[in-house]
Amino acid sequence: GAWCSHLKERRRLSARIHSRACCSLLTLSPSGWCLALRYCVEGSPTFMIRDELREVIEEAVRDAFASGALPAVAMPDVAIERPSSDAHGDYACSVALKMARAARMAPMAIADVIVAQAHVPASVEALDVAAPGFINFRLSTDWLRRQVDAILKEDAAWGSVEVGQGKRVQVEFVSANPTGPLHVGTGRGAALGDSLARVLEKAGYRVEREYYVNDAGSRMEAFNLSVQARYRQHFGHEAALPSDGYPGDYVSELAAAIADREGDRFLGDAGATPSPHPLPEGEGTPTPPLPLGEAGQGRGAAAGRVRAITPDPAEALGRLGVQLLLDQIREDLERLGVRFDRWFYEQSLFDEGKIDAALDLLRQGGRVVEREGAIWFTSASVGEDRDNVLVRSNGLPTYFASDVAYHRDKFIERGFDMVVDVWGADHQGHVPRMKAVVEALGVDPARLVVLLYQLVNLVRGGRPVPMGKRTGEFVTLREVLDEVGPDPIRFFLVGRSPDAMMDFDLDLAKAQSDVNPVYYVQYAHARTAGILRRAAGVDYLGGDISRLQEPAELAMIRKLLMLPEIVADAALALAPHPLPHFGQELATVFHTFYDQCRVISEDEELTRARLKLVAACQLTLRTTLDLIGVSAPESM
RNA sequence: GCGCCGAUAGCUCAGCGGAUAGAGCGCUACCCUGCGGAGGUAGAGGCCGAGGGUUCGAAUCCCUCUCGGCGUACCA
Repeated sequence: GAWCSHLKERRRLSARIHSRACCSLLTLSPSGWCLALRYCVEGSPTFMIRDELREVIEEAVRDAFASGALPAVAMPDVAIERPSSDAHGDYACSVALKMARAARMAPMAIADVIVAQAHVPASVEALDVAAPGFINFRLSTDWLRRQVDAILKEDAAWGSVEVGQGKRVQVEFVSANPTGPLHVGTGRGAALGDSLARVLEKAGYRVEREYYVNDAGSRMEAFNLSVQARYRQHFGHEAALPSDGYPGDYVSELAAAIADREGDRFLGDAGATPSPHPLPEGEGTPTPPLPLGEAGQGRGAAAGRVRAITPDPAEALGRLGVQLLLDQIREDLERLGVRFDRWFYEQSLFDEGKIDAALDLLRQGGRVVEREGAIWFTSASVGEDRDNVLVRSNGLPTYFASDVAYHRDKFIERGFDMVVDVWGADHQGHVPRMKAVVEALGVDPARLVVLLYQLVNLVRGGRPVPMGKRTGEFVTLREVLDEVGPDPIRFFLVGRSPDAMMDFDLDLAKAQSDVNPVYYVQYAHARTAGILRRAAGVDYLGGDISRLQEPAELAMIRKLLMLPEIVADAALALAPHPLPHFGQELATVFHTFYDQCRVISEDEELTRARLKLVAACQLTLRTTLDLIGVSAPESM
């Protein structure tokens, strides 16, 4: 259960984000892999007022300790928060309440001392103490106004923070078996993984997105035989689908497509169990183009060579089917705005001897045992429920063995500082043994973070839609893309906490599409674009920001300034789901401003000032939508 | 059985130790002589699943329970 508590721990920590110290992944709780983070903005080009305020308070407390104004107790966690009501100012701090007990002083008195000691920066207009002991900050309007210029100056870098310190992180997600089309559940993993990757990039990590293609193993066998059966049926032969095969219509379609392209040369002589039948050189070896033109990766020439030695029509047909499916999958993901840097083929682990390399490494560590004809990883010795099979008694490595080799490759060969695996919650049982085995490989298990998302129930008109590749009955992601469109899907999927199971009601999603929050946010962006279009030719960059004084204008600046905080929090918590909420808040603030403040007017100076503000808002909206993976239209 | 996740407005969900619990949809009443009304303003609507505990302070942390979802393979 440790991985989960560490997610909670992350969330807790992210709630109190602080400056200084480098981002570091610490470990360890007694039970396993609790993970602690700190991060650094010192010397960063990106400045966060929240961090400065924290420094101010910490310094004041330290000074009070030194001068004896406060009894020298342990420095509590100094969290700078956004108060729920803006009557309490822009930021609030509750240190005084937290240290009251240890200091044996009344919280109000402590707060008074801190405020008296504090070196108040120019950005802060007022520092008050409020019952029962809060310290409230109110930002200076002058400073706020200047932030409009600062935002515009940052331009594309606006919102960036230095959490990642250039560390290399791999986000592996989707990784759906290439035995059928994507469905909405995998769409959730896609949206989550990609938005997380975008957030991490914005937060200063070097990110690689990877799709792990499970093109080996027993599921693949069943798929190969299924394609073969449909292929034979296509040519009028008798053929039965294997009992654990894939009955979906799409398999027949794949078989037909292959038949159209390749003819009947994979029929072979025999029926259910085709005899080895060498295929003509250069033709029988299916070597379809690798995804995204990535050469030398995954199953390439090496895989082809192996296949030529033991030609097997079912396998050859399966390979072709997999390629066709991967093309579809790639297209669907592309429509969702998801693109991978690399498609990693499980088969390549076998072809390149990486399974053996991983097993050897485990053996060297004395973590492997042979029993009952099988090879086991001795995970029970480190608190796991039981040992786990790596190689079955029939000699075939398990999925677990592949994953061990895969993670050895990620950490040891490719050297990622951190790896995030995004898995569906049905893989939860796989997490502890992966953590254990990564450690057995000599890698700090804190560098592996597994993010689980709860499954999606597809609902139509309030009734559940049965799903499952093996039953052959499901609604594909593509159908939903056609029906609802990518933007609402992503906005919806990204916006929910991964921990919460969700119902995706197709009828509702479609019916609500014209009042969907995503359009509310996009409309705000289109409005900014409309205004700036209309003001084309006005050089507003020289506008005088001191003309901004309406409450709606200042409220908007305050909201814009939250972007880096949201990015930092999301990166630390590895949770992008606050972004759509923030987008809505931004849109609301803008729409209110729009209603109350006419931008383009006879007052040229005021017009220029407000155009600046609109441009800063547009930049913030666009950045937020982009992090979610949703388009920012110029018009709607 | 054991483990993990969830339970907050009529619905879909945020909030996860702080001050009066929020948003969207739906509902009610207002605002179109100006930059796009896919908009704005105001309102009704909550024992934050139940019960204990910790704390100055709990929707938030701990324990017990209830109800859902998932997992518990020589499947992947």
